Amino acid sequence: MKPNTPSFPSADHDHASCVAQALKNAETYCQQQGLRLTKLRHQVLELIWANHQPVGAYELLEQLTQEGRKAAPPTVYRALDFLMENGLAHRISSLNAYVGCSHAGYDHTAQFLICEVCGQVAELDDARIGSVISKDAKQLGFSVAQWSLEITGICDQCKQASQDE
Amino acid sequence: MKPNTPSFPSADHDHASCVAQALKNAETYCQQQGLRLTKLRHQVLELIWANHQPVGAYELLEQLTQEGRKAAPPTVYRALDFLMENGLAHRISSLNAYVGCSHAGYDHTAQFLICEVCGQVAELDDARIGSVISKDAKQLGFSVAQWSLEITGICDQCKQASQDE
DNA sequence: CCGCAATATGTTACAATATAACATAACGAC
DNA sequence: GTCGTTATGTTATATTGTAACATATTGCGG
Repeated sequence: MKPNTPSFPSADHDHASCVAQALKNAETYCQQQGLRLTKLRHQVLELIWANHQPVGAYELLEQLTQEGRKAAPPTVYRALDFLMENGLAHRISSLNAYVGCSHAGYDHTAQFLICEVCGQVAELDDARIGSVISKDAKQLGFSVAQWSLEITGICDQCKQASQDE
Repeated sequence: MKPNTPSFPSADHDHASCVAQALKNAETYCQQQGLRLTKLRHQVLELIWANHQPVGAYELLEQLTQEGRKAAPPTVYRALDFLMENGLAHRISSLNAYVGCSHAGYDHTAQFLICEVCGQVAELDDARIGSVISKDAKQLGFSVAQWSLEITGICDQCKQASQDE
């Protein structure tokens, strides 16, 4: 599975098929890896993608409940833990929120562009960053386990929208 | 003010003078900028440095109280807000914790190496990372406001200590 | 020096996020 | 089918962070 070209979802993109694609990828990946993508986990992953922007655990909880599932905080957090452990979702810690991973199964760590106007997120996958980090770490004798980069700002669409006013 | 060479504080470094130096820098900087480094803010900054590793807001609260100050959560959070707005401290959002900034007044954003064994943190200041980010952002038409990079792993000292066992 | 406006702090209450601990249910290898 | 393992349900609570309003302190113009 190759990484997508990073981009913010355009306002008129095909939401439904893009969610469906992500779920399909996840299903395939879990099957290959012998991971149990249970109904609950599948449901949570679907909600994450359907929101199509970082979504809080308690929002997910509410949405789960609305779909008729009996759920409490641990229900959601455990599903999120599974998804994150297996690279199907990421936590954006500056927002206390979660997003679907655009390239599950593909080796990488998290790099996000976060638009502070529309709240949407694009996931980058720039190898140069990892390479710089490796060099810096090596110099200090530091062994890197994982890392995350969260970039806040304004996306192109929102910039143009504000110019049209 | 130039950035320090990034490093983890060695076990036997001169704690007291290193805290004193950081406070002195902050005092000078605030005076120059006409910022009010009040007693409370000074006290919080001192505690942050004295801990010498990421420290939670409620830990700071407890330490403040032990020092005889009447304090509630907003007391601490407001002081932290001031310190962060003015580049004297950073929040490490993956830890919900705060650290003193090693190069206050020097233009930069936050880059941390976090040792998951000893809990200590080194602040990097690698211009190459910012430059890569700028390029990526430009390609997507994204305007960067700020960013943070949090790298987790094991520092040199802890690695060597574990080998000595 | 006084009084006023702006800024900072105190205080109470509560919101938002996350986890512990233990019970029950579902799964899957044998 | 049985049994050990893994997943989910359930209750309670811990941790982190803010809202809103009262009081105190600061610095400045007069």
